[in-house]
Amino acid sequence: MHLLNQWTDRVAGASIKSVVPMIDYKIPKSPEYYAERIMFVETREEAENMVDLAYQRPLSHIGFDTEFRYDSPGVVIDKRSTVFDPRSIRPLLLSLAMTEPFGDGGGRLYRFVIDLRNRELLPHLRKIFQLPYHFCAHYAKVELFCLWKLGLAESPCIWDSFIFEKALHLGRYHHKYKIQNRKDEMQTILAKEEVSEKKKFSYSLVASCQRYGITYAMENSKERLQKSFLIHGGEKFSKEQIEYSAEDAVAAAKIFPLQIDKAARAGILRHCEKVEMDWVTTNSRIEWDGVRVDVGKIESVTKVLESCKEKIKKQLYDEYGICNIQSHKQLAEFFKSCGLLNKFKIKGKYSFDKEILKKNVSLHPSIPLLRAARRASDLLADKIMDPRFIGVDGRVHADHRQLGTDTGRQTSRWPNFLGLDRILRPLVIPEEGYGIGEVDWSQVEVGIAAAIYHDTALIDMFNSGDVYSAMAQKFFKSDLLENDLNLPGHEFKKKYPKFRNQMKSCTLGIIYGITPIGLAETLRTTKNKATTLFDQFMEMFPDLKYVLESTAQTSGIRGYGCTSTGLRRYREKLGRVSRWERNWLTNHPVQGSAAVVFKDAGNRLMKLYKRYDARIVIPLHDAFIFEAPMDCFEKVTEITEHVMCETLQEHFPELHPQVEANIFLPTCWNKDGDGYVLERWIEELEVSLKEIIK
DNA sequence: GAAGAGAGCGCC
DNA sequence: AAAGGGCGCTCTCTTC
Repeated sequence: MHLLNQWTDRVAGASIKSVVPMIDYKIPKSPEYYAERIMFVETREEAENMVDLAYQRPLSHIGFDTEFRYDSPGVVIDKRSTVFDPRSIRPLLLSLAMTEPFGDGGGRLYRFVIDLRNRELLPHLRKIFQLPYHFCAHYAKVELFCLWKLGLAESPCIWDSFIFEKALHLGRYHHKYKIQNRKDEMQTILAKEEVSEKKKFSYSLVASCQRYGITYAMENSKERLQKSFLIHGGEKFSKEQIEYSAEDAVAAAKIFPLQIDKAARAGILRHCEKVEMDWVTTNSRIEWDGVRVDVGKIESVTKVLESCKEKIKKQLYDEYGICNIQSHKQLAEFFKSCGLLNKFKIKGKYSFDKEILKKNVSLHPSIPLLRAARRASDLLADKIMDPRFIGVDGRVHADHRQLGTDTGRQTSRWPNFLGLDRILRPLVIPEEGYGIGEVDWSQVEVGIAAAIYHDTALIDMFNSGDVYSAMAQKFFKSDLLENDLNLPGHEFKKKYPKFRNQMKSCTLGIIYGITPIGLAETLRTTKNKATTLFDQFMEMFPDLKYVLESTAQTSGIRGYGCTSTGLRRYREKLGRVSRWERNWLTNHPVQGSAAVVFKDAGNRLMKLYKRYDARIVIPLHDAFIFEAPMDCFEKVTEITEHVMCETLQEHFPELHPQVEANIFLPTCWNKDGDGYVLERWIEELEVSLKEIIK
């Protein structure tokens, strides 16, 4: 019936229009004419001409940039940063630099600046972004926001010169290099100079252009002009504003071929093309979609936590004279006056951290209060509790930073969803009619370490299911009952958690480069026992120890560690490899490759999710938290599981990956279907406070 | 007064 | 001599 209606509509529509559209024979556009000037596009006719030229000329790529303002005032983080709600973006101008290369190496640029306030031009822009060329921008995220705000689809082929510069310089200027001990004053001075040199290193468009020898004409007026758009009213754009807008697109267009060359030379071209540049869109989309938070719960929780915190602080002050629990100095003075200070001594320093407070909890009645107050203020200080971060669409749009780490992982901030306290996770909720689910890879870094370092024993154990159980079954053979030697992983995990945990610590120890002393600390055992355990453990993986050592050495000589796709993390300089460098030279290939496969999977999911109106909410290093309509929730879960497994297998065919889905409670983000951790924690706190405080 | 270091919490 | 990789964020305290 529905179909029939559509059909009759169409027939009716057709009869109104003229029978056959006239073919409009195009007159070739003069390339010289367009190459000479910046075309400011305000009318449909001008936009049509632009599209015609783009169709007629043999282009290679298109640089683009947008100018915009925000309609919401933004949240001031500190003196240097203010964060704006991406959904309140108001696109003003789009600039394009279409590049036509010549055979001899030169080329011609056609520059257009389009007034985005005229919505009649959008159908023409849609055609532009369907052109099969690379679209190059510097920090494409905001450009994508502008397109999405206008309801335009992005090009499937984005090149982000900012992200490329980040990828190219991973590991350079790492902060740990500047705190190395300098032997004399001269070295200290030199070090300081070095650091201030590095401060100047920037990924900005101007700085990047300089590195490639591209002249950027409007360097000195850039800041002023950028600002002029942020406070733009409705007035006509000035000639200078239009020129500036075009200049950024031109710079992006010019830097692209030079970056491609550089990428090839640095061995990361394929990595960039296959994974990193697609992730620009995926990552921006995650930020654009944002997450919904439970405002009511946040309000009530804040109230309760604040009142608890106040009560504790009052008690600590009234009874013990401690006025600031955050002050290391004051705590040291206080415990000194009680004669307990020596109980807090560790490695020659005094510490009042969580662990040592826990150890000393029974020594003094103030200690449980300190612990509770700390946790309460930490929870209260999380930016997820701040309603100012909620955008005009009612959702929170954190800053998801691509290549935020030197291994290639993501970071997030304002709020930091990737580091969100477990008990605060249920504050993340779905829209009406939607559900939240999570799928994570099981022990993915272990599998990747096994594959990268070609240790067949470790690969086999990974493939057997629960890798740590498999290890424990071999390692503790003589301590186990005959029947339990072949127990399935998940059953073994329940029956022998202690054995399994020891194996887990050892395994992560390999990946992170632990020492026997470190292992002894985590397992709370003696150095000798830890050493024996670790040595015997390594005997299970005869190839691994050697490969790790030789990897550290060769990478040290070469100057960088490398993921499976060739993405490099550089040392500051050649020479003796420090312990820390050795650790990350062997860890980066594992962590970095995991990040690569994760992005690859995310890129695929993003495309597949579209037809289900689903979205990735949080990319959590080895897990995707997604939001999907309830009527296709299972289907989306299935797709997520499938894609994650397949992608990992494509990168590492020798692995048989497993994923775990948490879809037990789709009404909020949670762990193991437990949505009330926060409430329970608060309840327990209140009960214990009643006992302590009169 | 701003900026950075350090301690300490949280996450994978 | 230190002693596990990668982070964000808040608070205190010191330094320039």
